[in-house]
Amino acid sequence: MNNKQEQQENHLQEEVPGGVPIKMWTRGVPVEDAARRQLANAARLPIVFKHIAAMPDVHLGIGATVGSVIPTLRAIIPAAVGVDIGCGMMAAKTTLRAEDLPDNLAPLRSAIERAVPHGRAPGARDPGAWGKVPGSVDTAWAQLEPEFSELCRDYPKLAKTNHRNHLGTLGSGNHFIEVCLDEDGAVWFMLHSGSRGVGNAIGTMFIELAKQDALRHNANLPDRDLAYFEEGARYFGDYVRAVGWAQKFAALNRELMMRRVIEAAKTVIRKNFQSHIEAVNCHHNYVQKERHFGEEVYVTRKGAVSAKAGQLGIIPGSMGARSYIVRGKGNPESFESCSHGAGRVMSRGDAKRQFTLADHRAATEGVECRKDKDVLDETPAAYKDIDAVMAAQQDLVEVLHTLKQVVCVKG
DNA sequence: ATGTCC
Repeated sequence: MNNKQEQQENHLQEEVPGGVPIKMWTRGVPVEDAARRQLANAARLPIVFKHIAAMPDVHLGIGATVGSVIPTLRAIIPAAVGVDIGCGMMAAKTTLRAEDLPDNLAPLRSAIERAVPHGRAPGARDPGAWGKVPGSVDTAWAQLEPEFSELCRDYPKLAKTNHRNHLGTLGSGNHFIEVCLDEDGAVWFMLHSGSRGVGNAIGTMFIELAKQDALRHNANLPDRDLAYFEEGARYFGDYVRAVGWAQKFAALNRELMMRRVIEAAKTVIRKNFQSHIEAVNCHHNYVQKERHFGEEVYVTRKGAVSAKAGQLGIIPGSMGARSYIVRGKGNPESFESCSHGAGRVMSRGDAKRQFTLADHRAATEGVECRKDKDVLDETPAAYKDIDAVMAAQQDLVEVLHTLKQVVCVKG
């Protein structure tokens, strides 16, 4: 990476017997053997086009590897998209400066927590859903409703999911809302969420249908989770419609939350300010039709972000680390993609066993965020070093802004 | 990540 030639050919290539090659942007970052084996499984599918690209945050997932880009010809693997359809990031720059923020950030964090439902349903009362759906959410739902009703005619179980009452809500796990400062002291708001319960139901249902289809047709798959629909087959068109709809839901979900976060901030910050001076809203878990190497292909980015030339993206660090607003370089070899974060180095269970609350408090010093034992699985040390991850993808993106969080709300 | 009726 120290000279021009290496920057142009920054990736490593692995040949897969009986499959397409794997191109890996993982110079200087650890890759588990299990993740390599999983990438090789996908590379052996007959529908994969040209090669598979692995981003520097690559790690083991279900079926397909998180941090991979899988281009397929006239077919889609629903389990590669996964259940958190349209999961992604949104960031908005404001006219606020660091010095405009109050010394005590706890009221700002509380205001955000009150404005956006978050967390997981513990029984009858669901703090992660709307008690009463706000008017702005109702208006947004009206855009989604007609296509959803059509889907429900063919797949009635989708009607029973949380949809309208989860639009504009955060969810749980690694979904979060942050207030950040960039390298010039400008205040940004940033958040991470997806298509919530309804996207999950769509993903789960079609993954199961693909597996059943594969069994019926005796498909010779290296892993049942890599079952795919081919163009023209029974569920292909329905899946394309449903996954596209869930992706729209997810993008709108983030936009609605961002608006409410800004409104909440205006109630506790005295200075008047404007938002969306620069704004990015990007999926990192999705599929869409794109043109690469002269072919129309379905590109599944599972934990990867689109990085076409000039396109803005977001690469978040973990709780205590920096995040990046990046501009794509349109590298065709990565199918114009980059990483979606730092990537885990250990499972959630291992992190909870290995780290203490004292470790976590030290790692998140100066950040107004949760410091209890239930967020130990999200502690920065459970993730790869973000500097190494960024260095490994210099030929995919350039860094425009470096963001450091000062407030973090976890689901 | 989600929801808890296989």
